[in-house]
Amino acid sequence: MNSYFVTTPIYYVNAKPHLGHAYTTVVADALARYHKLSGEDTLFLTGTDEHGDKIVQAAEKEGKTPKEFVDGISARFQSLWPQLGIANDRFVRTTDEQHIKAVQRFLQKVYDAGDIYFGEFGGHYCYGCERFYTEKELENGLCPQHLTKPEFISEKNYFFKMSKYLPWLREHIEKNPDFIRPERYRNELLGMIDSGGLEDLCISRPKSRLSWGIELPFDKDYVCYVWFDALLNYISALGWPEGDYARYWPGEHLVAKDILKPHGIFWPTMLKAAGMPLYKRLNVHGYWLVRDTKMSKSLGNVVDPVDMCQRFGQDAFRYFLLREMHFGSDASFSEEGFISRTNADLANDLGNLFSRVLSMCAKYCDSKVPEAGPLTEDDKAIAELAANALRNFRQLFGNVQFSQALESLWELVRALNKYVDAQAPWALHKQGDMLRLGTVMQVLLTAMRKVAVCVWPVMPQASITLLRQLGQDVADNGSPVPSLEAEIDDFTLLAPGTALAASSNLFPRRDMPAPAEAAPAKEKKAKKEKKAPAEAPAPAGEISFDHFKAVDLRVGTVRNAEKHPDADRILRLEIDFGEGQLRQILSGLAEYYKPQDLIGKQVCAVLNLAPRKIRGLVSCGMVLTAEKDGKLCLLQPADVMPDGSNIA
RNA sequence: CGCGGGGUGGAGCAGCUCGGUAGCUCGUCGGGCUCAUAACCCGAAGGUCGUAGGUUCAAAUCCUGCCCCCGCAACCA
Repeated sequence: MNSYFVTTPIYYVNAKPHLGHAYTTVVADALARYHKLSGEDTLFLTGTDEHGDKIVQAAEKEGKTPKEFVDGISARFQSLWPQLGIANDRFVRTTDEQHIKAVQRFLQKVYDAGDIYFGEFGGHYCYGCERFYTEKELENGLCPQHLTKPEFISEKNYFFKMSKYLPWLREHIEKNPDFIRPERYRNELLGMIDSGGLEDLCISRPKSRLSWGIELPFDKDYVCYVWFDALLNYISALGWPEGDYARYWPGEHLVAKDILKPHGIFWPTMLKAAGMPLYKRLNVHGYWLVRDTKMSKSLGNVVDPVDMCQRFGQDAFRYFLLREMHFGSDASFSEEGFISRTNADLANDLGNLFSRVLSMCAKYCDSKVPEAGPLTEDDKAIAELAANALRNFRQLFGNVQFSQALESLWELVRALNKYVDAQAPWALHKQGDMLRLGTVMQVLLTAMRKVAVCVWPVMPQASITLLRQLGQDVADNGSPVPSLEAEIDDFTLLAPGTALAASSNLFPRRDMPAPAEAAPAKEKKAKKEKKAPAEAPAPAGEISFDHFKAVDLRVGTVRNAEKHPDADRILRLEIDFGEGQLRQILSGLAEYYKPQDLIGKQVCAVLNLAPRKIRGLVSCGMVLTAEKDGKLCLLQPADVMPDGSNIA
């Protein structure tokens, strides 16, 4: 029996799942179910990533130990997935004893092979930037951002000799077109490798700076940093090097495009260094956009998948995700789009098909599968069309082209609706042609069973309900009894006499939400939208009047304005504060104001901020702005004031 | 010249690898049916396939230039 192993990334446990998490996990679930339906020995893994600084801080806030904290959140994560119909076979946590042992074992293996070395890390630390600079990056020995002298800190760390394997990786990607898909991400990876920007990977942090992590097996003073911990979940969960490892590895991964690099470059080179077989395939998908904006926690435009499932049903939600997004590309999510799509496909096409056919069977055939006569050309055409649709469905679905796969399947659904009209069973009934009527119903019921089976990976609950309405058996494990393979070429009619449901109303139509009048203007590039728009943020901690006085706020007039030559979002302003010379201030206004519109305008600014270099130009001060939905708005005095006027 | 993706009827997309009368879903308009979830079925209108050139008997499809959009990276004192 073939085995099939599919994973999602492990999710960082600092929030509940959003649409992006839900999509990846639903796709993985659908793939797993598809392979189960194809009779393969399938394992579907997801889990949580529980190490790192942020966890420690979040735990402290709640007065918990890190372990207590992650236990709580991981449990919450695990309890959420079933609400989306997700049936993962295994759940891995990076704090599992088995995982920790596997990571240490893997590290030791690569270390023994000579691909991990101890080296100097950084050196020049700028507290303002909270990062290290190399000699090359410094300008005249100063931090290029703050123009201050960084402190020399000698921090040594462990590095993985990743660069050693890049030429090999390039060749591997090139020779195996299927290794990374869709193709655009393969190109992206090749570009990354060719750009030469990839160096060896720093894989440790001293315990003095980060304690919540996995201790390096060859140095007690260090813990493992990020990727050698997180990526290893894919094999630690299999019990590597024992357990189910041999049974399921290599598997395939599913990720969103933001973690393409770690999965496309770090992970294969790590496996190579450990002398292990690479994963079979990396499937990379795009982002869900909400009103043309990237969705993220910090934007506050998060779609809550659990809420969607509760309101519209997990099946419709899953169908929409898989049908609407072309795997690999970005797609946009809106409630209007959701309702429009699910009304058309699920209510009108599929739901109504079951409704009308079962209703006719109730009226004409006493809700039992009727006897059929010989098949006509029309009937055979349906059988053939069904075989083709299912073949295409199988091919496309396995190829991760879910949208197209469902489209193929729906060709059959639509053809069945047409067939009903063409055959007009109600007319046959009037004429009393019961044999032909029975044949027509049989053709319909048989084809409908095929659809119900195919739909199982996408809509598991609906699939089972539909099959039961057709009087079909369902296995104890919840999967349809007929396998996908069996359904394709076989057009054996249902057993006459089988009891059918009298009616079906699985996918009711939904009303469109009232046109969102208050639809906020496009929130393009709204990078810093406040999280709770309704309530203004609480005032920050009090400061004394003296503190306030220390800030030199003035009114000035913009004399010159132009785009920063090397930075897309920055304008370079020359402002007159009555100082006898113009002051250069850089500001991130380029997306909101045209340079020529600013010339002559008065603005408010802080003058005594430490100068700072931004992409080569020095900014001496900061222009004051107000922010709404990530958009900046300049503050101006109500009346024209003399340049240099004090603000208090 | 940082990397990548894209510009096809009102909307969203497919087609481009391997040139040969432009296709799908939604929407609009007209008609049909009455089994059904105001659904289903039929028909129609609507596109210089971003733009300018080139190759060709023939270009949405191949080549070149240009314009525009979107991600990533950088950047918002």
